[in-house]
Parts: sequence; structure tokens; C-alpha cells
Amino acid sequence: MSVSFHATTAAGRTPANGNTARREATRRRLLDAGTALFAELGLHGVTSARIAQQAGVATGTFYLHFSDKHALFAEIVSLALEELASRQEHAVRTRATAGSELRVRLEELVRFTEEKCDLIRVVFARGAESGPLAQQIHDRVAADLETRLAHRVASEGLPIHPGVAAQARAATLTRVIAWWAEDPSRASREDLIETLLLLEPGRQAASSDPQRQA
Amino acid sequence: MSVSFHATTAAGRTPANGNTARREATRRRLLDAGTALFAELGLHGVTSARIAQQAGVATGTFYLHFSDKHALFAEIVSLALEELASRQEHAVRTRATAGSELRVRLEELVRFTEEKCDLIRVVFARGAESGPLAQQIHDRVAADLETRLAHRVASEGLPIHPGVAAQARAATLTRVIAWWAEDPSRASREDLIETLLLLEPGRQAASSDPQRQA
Amino acid sequence: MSVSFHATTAAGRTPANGNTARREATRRRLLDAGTALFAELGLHGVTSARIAQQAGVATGTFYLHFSDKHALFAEIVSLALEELASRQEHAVRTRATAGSELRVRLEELVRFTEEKCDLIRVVFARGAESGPLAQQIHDRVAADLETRLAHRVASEGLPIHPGVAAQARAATLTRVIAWWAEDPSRASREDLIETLLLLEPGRQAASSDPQRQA
Amino acid sequence: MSVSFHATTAAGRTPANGNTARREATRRRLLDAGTALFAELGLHGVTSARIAQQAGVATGTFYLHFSDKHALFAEIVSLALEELASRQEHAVRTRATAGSELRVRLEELVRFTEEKCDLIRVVFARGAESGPLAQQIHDRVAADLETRLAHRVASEGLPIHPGVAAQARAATLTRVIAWWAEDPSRASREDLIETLLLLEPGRQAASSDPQRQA
DNA sequence: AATGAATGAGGGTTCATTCAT
DNA sequence: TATGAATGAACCCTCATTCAT
Repeated sequence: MSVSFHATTAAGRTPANGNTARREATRRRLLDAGTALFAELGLHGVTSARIAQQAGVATGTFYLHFSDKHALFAEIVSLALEELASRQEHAVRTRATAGSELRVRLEELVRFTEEKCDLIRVVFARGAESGPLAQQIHDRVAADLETRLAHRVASEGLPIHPGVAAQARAATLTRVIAWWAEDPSRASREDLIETLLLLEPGRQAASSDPQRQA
Repeated sequence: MSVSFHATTAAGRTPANGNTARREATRRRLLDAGTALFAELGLHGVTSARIAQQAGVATGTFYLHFSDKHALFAEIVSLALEELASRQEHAVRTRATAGSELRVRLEELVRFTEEKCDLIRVVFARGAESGPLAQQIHDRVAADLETRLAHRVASEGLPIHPGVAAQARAATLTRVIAWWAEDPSRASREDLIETLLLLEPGRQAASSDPQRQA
Repeated sequence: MSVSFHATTAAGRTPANGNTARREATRRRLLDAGTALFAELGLHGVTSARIAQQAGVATGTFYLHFSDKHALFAEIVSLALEELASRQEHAVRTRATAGSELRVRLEELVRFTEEKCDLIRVVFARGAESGPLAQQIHDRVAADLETRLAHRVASEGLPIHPGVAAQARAATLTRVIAWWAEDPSRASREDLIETLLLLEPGRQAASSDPQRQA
Repeated sequence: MSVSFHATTAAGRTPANGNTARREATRRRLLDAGTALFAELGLHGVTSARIAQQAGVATGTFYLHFSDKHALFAEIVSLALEELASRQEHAVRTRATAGSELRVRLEELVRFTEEKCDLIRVVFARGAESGPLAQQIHDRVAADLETRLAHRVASEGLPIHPGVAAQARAATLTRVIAWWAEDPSRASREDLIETLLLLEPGRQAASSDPQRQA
């Protein structure tokens, strides 16, 4: 799947290296074309032929790289989530300031959103249009959150249901980010981050809960 | 197949003649057939011919009642949201106990979900598949929430961005309810309601927020 | 599948009878167009769109009547074999002269071939091109023959293998008829019939077999 | 992937250089791959890319050796018929026992079938799927038979039409052999050969033909 | 000679929509 | 008002064939 780096540096034992490079380039262009088109028109508003055209290749070429439109979509989502996770990990590891991990992760998410607006819109806004895929994306995000929450529920005695809270948090993050990516002027970076921090499930549960007694 | 008891019986409320009643019955059956099929297969997994068949009418009849598949979908969503709102209003007005309004609304939402599982799945789970419609649904829910939140932000000085929080709350409610409607054994009614109450945006703002000072 | 006769005579309780008639007419035209095109170009030389065009209907109409090209082909073959069998039965039952049953059947086959040249070419010449279908056609013919031969082998002590002889006879009949249908001037009706009668498996086995001793 | 043991080793018989030998080896592998795949899947169930893959060469290489799929098919058939004829000639020339030439030829055909089952299936079973090619195969077999039969008709006064009988015999041989190659347990070698000998066109003509007088 | 990525015409199929009855 | 056969544009996908390396 992912060759090269040294393939061209060494004497080139890898056969037909030019072909492999060409193939990878084509694949890349299809991914990029798909991202742009999916962001604009949604999964159902786009045909594989249109993506191929946008990528500057023939229709048939599309099918040499992806089994169909949905496979391309899934690949785009997968790559995006992987890159986002890896960037967040890196940001957490190298954080200079005394911000909480949560804040660092959120800031990285916002930065990623600003950089790759289309990609975020595909994953978090258009992703919901894709039926079964929507589940996968959401579950991928929610599963991670549920683990952390279950931990805290156990150790801190949070009076919340981890499954419900994980669904809630996943929905909040994906939806708010998608909403903001559509038009970043809707809220400042700071308002966005502070509000999302305040809405973090554990946050309010630690405090007393006078209204609930009423 | 199994409609019309009262429609043609008594001339009671029917305005014009038998035809009108028959027309309404057909329309009703299309709405019901659409609800069942959309819930199971999603907007894109269903054809207008299939809906007509399920409703026991001819293909062409579909177009005598709805301009197309999306119009039927939108109508289903609209009716559902109206009915939900009206039931919540009624519940709030007639509440016997001293529960907060929020709690009463949530309880009514849960009750509605249990009663009309398919309908909720169409609106909150399948609704996301419909592209532009998803926006409408979400915005309709969010707009309502934003108004209330903006009020509280102004009067109570909540340190949150009303737009962000409204998006977050709307996403939480729709997604959690959709998730629960898929399989109500995932959480008890009480856990569901209590957790959703705890996650209410205003809730945590009353407490101190030490980390934010860091 | 096959209604009518009296449907139009009576007051017409059958709903939408005009539609049914129209549907049957369209189906008939597709069968005829298919027969002509398959005879000329073979199963693989023809598209469903081309058949629809020849029948004077839209492409999509084809699929309202047949699941695909192969289904139409199979239907044509089936109808042809049924008609042939029924005509042969009728000829045998009503034969005036003292010809053997075999001769009557052969004569009817030849008459059918002369009348419906295209149909015979589709079934016996083009049929072989259709892979799995070829088997079905051949087996349908061969199975019938094998039963009769097995009988005679048992009762008359024919020194032949019924399975082999049935395959041989089926191949002979289908191939010779297909060959003759291509160009009836290749042999006179009489030569054709007499030679096929002489080649009948049982014919030569009853006689002594001097060469075999050698 | 796993080629050339002898191709480049000894300069022995190779006319020009190692390249020619390599070329021949590639061609041979394409023929073999084609034979195996055509036998299993038929002419239309196989792509040139699939054949190349099976042969262990690149897609483009196919076209350096054959102009297209049909040319490969025709080449396979041609080589098979030539080899069969040459083996039959050899068997007739060197026959030790007093069997009739016909018997010797049949026995050689059966032996060839047992040895090269795939090849026989391609030529006599799959061959029919190839439209124009089917004609060529059949005619090649039939032409030979017709010449011999015409001779006997002239010299022995056989009361059969040579053209019809040749078609019949060719169809019998090809079809029975194809049928037997699919599953040799369907009949013993002896039953197969004896039955085919008995069905030989000239065979029954020697006997009286009482019904024909009728 | 061999490679294998790319091409693109064309086949198969669906389905929203119309319209004569 | 209802019917349901018919429409045909548009989609998905394959595969014979080419060509730069």
C-alpha cells in the first residue's frame, strides 16, 4: 500500500517504480477530487464519473483504485480520522503550556478544521448522509469517548450513563465542528473552544446539583 | 389494506363528499407506508413505486398526493415535529407534579419515542441522510433552543456562546434519541432522562470553573 | 400470466383490461424482436436496448417484461419447444396415413422449421452459443429420447448405451435441422427426412452386425 | 513468476537467441492458461487480462502474442484439431490388430479425450459458444466426413444424403465426446466406442428398410 | 520483449415521472 | 381520483485495447 521513501534513493530494486509512483499520484488525485466534490455536493450528489473527471482521469480509472463511490468516501473518512488522531496525539505530547489535555485536543481539532475545511465537512457533515457509514464514523468517535467516560464514572462517581454521554459528546463535537466549518464567522475560535469545554460531560456533574432536587 | 373506519362512515366532519375522505385516506396510507419504509431503509433505499406498493395504491397515485419522494419525507418530518411540539406543550401545561419544564419536555420526548419509534427514527436518524432536509430539521430544533439560551445568557450571564450551545444541544438530543430508538435496551428511561438533564447547557455554568482559570 | 378469452366478452370485471392487453402486446413484440435479432446476430451480438428498439419500445420497457436478455432468450426457447412438442403430438394423434410415428414427428419438425425458420435457428443454432442454456435445450431434447431408447434397449435388447445414443440423436436432430434451416436448398425435404429416419439409433442395431465381429 | 528452466539454458534447438525461446515459452503459457480458463468458464466468461494473469504475464503481453481473445481461442482449437488428426493418422498407420480404421480412429479420439480433457471441452463443448468459430470447427469435421460418405454413397449406393449424414455424424461425434468429457463416468470406454460405431451412418444402410417402403 | 496503468466506449440496469385509460 | 404500463435519461461498471516506461 505505502511504498517509496527509499525506493528511489537506492538503486531501485522495486520493479516498475515509475508505474507505482504514477499510480499513487492518480490515487491521490482521486482522493482530493472526491474530498472537494463530496464536501460541495454530498455523497449522493456526486457520481464516480464526475470524480474521475475532476481528477483528470478517465471514468474506468476510478475503478482501478476504488471499488466504488462509497469505498472512496470511506477511505477519505478513514484517512482524515487517522490524521486528526495522530495530530492530536502529537499536540498532547509536545504541549508547551499548562492547558488541560482536553483543551489541547480541542484546539488541535479547531486548527485541523481551519486547515482542511473540506475534509472536515465531508467527515462530519456529509458523513451523516451516507447511511451505514455515518454509523461507523459516529461509533468510531463515540467508542473512544465512552471508554474515557466509563473510567471517570467508575473512579469519580459521575452520575451519568456512559453510553448516553458518549453519544451526546460525539454528536456535539461532530455537529458543532461541522456547523462551524460551514461558516467560521459564526463563532470566534475562543467562544467555540470555551463553550465546548464547558459542555464536556464530566464538567457539571462534579458540582452540586440544586435544581435536580427541586 | 386496513384503513378507513370513520372516514366514510358518518358524514360528520368530512367537508365536501366521499371523494375527499377517500383522498385523505390514501394520503394517510402513503404517509404511513413512507414512515415504515424510510425508517427501515432510509431515504435513498426506497423508491416512490415501493412506497405506493406498500400503501396499496398504484405508482401514479403517489404523484397525485406528493410532488416527489422528498416532499413526502419532508411532510412526515414536519408532521412529526409538530405533533411532538404540541404534545410537549400539552404536557407542560397539564403537569401535575413539580418537575421542571425541561424534565417534563424530556419525558414527553421519551414517551413519544417509545410510541412512535419508526417516526423518530425517520426524523432523527434517517433525517440526516437527506442532505438539505437534515439542515432544516436540525435548524428547526436548534433555533428554538438558541432563543431560550440567548435569553439565559443575557439574564444569567452564562459564559457560553448561544449559537454553539444550541447546535450542541440539538445534536445531543437528536442523536441520543435516535441512538436509543434503535435499541431501547441500551439505557433505562431514567438513565436516559437524568443524563440528558445533567448535560443541559445551562447546568454546569452555575458551578465554578477552576480549570478555565489555568 | 395468461388471462383473457372471455374477459372482454363478459361485462369486464377484470380491472384495467386495456392495460393487460397492451402489456401482452408489448411482451409479444419483444419476443418477436428478440427472435429475429437472436437468429441474425446470436445471443452475444444483441443488446437489450437493441431488442427494445426493434420492438419499438423504450429501453426500460424491456426490463418490465424480462429480467434480462438471457431470460428473454430462455422464454423464446421454451415457447418454441412447447409449441413444437404440441404440434408433434397433434400430428401423431391425427395422422391419416400409415407412416410411422417417428416419420410423422420428423415431418412435423420439418414443417415447423419451414414455417418458423428464425425461431428454429434461435433454438437449435444460436442456442448453442448461450452456455448454460445450451445444456438445458439439449438436455430437454435428449432426456425425452433417452427414455424411449432405454425402453427399447430393455425390450428389444439393442446393443447400445441409451445415454450415448440419446446424446447422439439429440445432437443429430438439432444440428441437422439448424444446418438445413440456414439454407433449405442444401437438401430436399425428402432426402432430409429419409436420411434422418435411416440414422435413427434403433434402426441399424436390429440388423446383424458383421463388421463388429472383425 | 516461475518460468524458464530450459529456455535460456542450452542453446540447443533455439534458432536465433534466448529471446525467441522466451517468447515461445510465454506464448505456450498463454495457450495453456487459455485452455484451462476457456474449459472452465467459456469464451465469454473469460477476459484477456484474466488469461494473462493466469499465465503469469502482464496484460499487455497478451497482445504481443495474439491479436485478441478470439484469436487465442481459434489457435487453441486449430492446434487441438491438428494434433488429434495427426495422432489418428499415426494410430491408423501403426495399428497392430485387425480393427477397422474407424474403430482405430475412435479409440484414438477417446484416448485423446482422456489425456486432454480441458482441450476437448474447449473445442467441442465451449467451441459452440463462439458463434462463427463454431461453424468453422463443425465444418472442418463435417467436410472430412462428407468426402468419405460421398465416396461410399457413390460406390456402395447408400440411400442417404451425404451432406445431411455428414452433419449428423459430425454433430454426434462432437456432442457425445463433449458430453463424455464432462464426466467420463457417464459411460464406459467400451459402451462409448461400440455405440458410436453402431451409429456410423453407413452401418444401417446395409440392412433392409421395410418401413421406408410403406 | 515485457510491463501494467490508463483509456473510454458501451453494455446492463434503475427509477422518477408521465399519460392514456 | 386512480391506474399501471411506458418512458428515457442517467448511473454504475466492465473490459478490450493502447502506450509510455
